[in-house]
Amino acid sequence: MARAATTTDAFNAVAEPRRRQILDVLARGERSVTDLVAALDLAQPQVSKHLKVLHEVGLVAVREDGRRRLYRLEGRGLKAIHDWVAGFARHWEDRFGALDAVLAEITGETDGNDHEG
Amino acid sequence: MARAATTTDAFNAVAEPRRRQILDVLARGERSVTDLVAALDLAQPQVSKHLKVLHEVGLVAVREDGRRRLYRLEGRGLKAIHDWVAGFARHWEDRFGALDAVLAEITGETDGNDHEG
DNA sequence: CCATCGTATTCCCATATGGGAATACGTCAA
DNA sequence: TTGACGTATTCCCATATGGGAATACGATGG
Repeated sequence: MARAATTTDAFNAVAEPRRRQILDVLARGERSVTDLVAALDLAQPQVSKHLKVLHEVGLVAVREDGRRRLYRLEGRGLKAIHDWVAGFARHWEDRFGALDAVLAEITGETDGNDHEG
Repeated sequence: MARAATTTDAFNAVAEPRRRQILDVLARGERSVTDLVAALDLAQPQVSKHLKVLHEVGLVAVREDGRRRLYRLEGRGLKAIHDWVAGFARHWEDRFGALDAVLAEITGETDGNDHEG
C-alpha cells in the first residue's frame, strides 16, 4: 500500500499547507478561484486541484455564478480533527504538564497521567 | 515536487490513522513497542517505523529500559494543530452556523461571516 | 460566430510512502 | 557462549502526490 489518498479524510486533506491556506481565506467568506489564485500566489490549475480535494472531503462547497465558481468553507468537516486533538489538550497545557511530571517523579509510575477524578 | 514528507510537521505525521492510534494509546501512559504492537494489531516493524516518524516531528519521546524502549506522548506538538482548527470552531457550531445562514440570506452578501464584534 | 474570460482537466515526473518480509543489533538469561 | 528477546533497519513495490505546462470547455460580450 502507499500513503492514503489526500481525499481520504479531512486529516489527509489538511496536511497540505496550501489547502490550509485556502481554508484560511475561505474562512473570511466566499471566494472565486481567481480570488484564491491572487490571495495564494499559486497557479490557477493547482488551486483548482486543491479545491477539488477539499471538495471531495466536504471541506468546501461550490456555487456557480456565471462563469465563476464561488467556493465556500464547510467547517463541519474540521470538527473531527478538532475533537481528536482536543482530547490531548491536557498534555500540553502547562498546569497539567507540570502536574504530570511531579506525579511521575513521586510515584515512579510508568503509567501515569491520572487527573481523571 | 511530491507530497510533503510525513516527517514535515505534526499535520502530516498525524494524517496517518495508525499514528493517531499510537498517540491515542500513548495518551494513557508510557508504552513499549511490544505493548503498542499488541494494542494496534500491527506488525512490529511498521510500529517502529511509525514511532520513528512521530519521534522526528517531536510528538513522542523515548526512554531506554533494558532491551525495551518506552515511548511517551509529547503533546505539545499537537497544539499547533489544535490552534489552527480552533480558529474554525464558529463554522461548525450550530448557533453561529445558523446565524451565518440567516445573515447571508438577509444581506445577500458574498462576503459574510461577521460576528466579530 | 468569435474572442476572451474563469475554471477544470490532462500529461509528465521526481518523490517517498506504508506495508510485507527478511535481517541486523543490543541486551539479557542460562 | 549461546539463544531468545525487543527493537530498528533495509529492501522491495504499487501507488498517487503536487507542481508545471498545455489544453479543454462552458459562459459571456460583441
